[in-house]
Amino acid sequence: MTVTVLLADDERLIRAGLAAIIGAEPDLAVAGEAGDGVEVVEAAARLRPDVVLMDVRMPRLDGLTATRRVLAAPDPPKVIVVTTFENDEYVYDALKAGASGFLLKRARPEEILHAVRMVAGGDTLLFPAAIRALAAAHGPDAGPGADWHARLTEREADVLRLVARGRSNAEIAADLFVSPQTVKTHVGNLLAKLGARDRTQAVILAYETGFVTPG
Amino acid sequence: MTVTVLLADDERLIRAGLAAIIGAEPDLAVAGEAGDGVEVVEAAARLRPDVVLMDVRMPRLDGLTATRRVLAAPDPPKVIVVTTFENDEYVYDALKAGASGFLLKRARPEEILHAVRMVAGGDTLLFPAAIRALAAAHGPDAGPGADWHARLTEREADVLRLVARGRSNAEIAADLFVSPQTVKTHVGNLLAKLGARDRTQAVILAYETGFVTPG
DNA sequence: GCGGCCCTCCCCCGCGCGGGTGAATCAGTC
DNA sequence: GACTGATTCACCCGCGCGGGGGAGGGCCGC
Repeated sequence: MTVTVLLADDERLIRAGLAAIIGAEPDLAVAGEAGDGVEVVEAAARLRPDVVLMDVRMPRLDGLTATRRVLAAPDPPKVIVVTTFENDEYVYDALKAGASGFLLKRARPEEILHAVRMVAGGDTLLFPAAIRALAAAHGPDAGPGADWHARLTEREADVLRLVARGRSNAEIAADLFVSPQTVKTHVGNLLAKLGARDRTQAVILAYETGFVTPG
Repeated sequence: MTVTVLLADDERLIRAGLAAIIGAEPDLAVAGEAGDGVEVVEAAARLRPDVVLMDVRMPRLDGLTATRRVLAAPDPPKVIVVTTFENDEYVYDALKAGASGFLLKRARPEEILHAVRMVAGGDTLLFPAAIRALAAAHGPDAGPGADWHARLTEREADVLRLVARGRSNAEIAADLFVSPQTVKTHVGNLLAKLGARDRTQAVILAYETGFVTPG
């Protein structure tokens, strides 16, 4: 069975790039394209694709609202939210809107294809593994597919909160009344779950997903 | 001349702590206290203090709006915005509102006293040195006192933007077509200007001040 | 012209961090 | 009772990062 994909992005170049990547695969096909949120809701109802690749930033109707509307229809497609990561809405909100997965615009083509196939197959996934882990740790109301294997534990979330306050491992150890070694273990584990290379990237993810907020 | 200070914070304990610190100084005096934004605007007009220590988070009227209203009066006091740093509004916005300086609630008493005296003396300052540096680098419209000695240079701002995207020094060097050594120099300089201990804290400052934004 | 600032790049050094592996304790589950 | 997962702590190692000091070229203003 061919998996049909609807592309929603206000930039034609992005759509063209995604279309080229997806069109080249024998088991995938581009069902259509949409340039704004209103179009994508209409196109999803008309074309009934298996998967929607949804940009967060779009004219007329943002990707989050569009996701909610698309998923409100009977027998809705899976929605993968595409984010530029440094310039987009909180991913956590998109998760609550019911998105099945995430992609970064700078993701490698194989990652994009993998994401589409996984989501079409019924799995809920994310790129990077980071995001649902954070969203799930953020609250138990993380919506469908909240049982993700890489979810942060309570302690890891504690540590991440302190990391996101600029604390060193030694300081965190003092704060939590545990050994520095324990903190190192937690940090190492949460970095692995988040797919982050170092604590700096973990902090960025924490802000980008709304795990911690500036305001 | 005694410098009179108006304290604005919705938590009595915070006000009491500040009052104790300030009241103990012979050259400073507490002019009054306010528990919300409306009160502080009224109290500033009535008591005509030299300096207002303004919490960002307050009922009825937030600290930013209150700052604007206080400064709109004739011959206004200096306003120092007090922030908890991990739970407050963008400092950059407060700068635009005309604040003369910043304090962290967890600042040491000497820092608080120093800030009050400096601001009362006409200087514009911040704690940590970080914040105006960032705000000034953010745009040339940084309001009064924008000529701060620790302002980030253009190149340092470039580097910080990439640091705040999770890039390593080597990656930043590749992005900017310079040697890794040069990046190290810039990173070291901007850390010093920001008063940050490491790149993680620099990223946090970048988010907290609105130098980079998640949304 | 000369001082000052910015950008560029070099050296050395120490340490905190991240990766790998292993393990003990305790909770809840099957 | 066995099993899984969370939390705690230990050792090792390598490397990236941050701190120090120094240096040259370019641009601008006094």
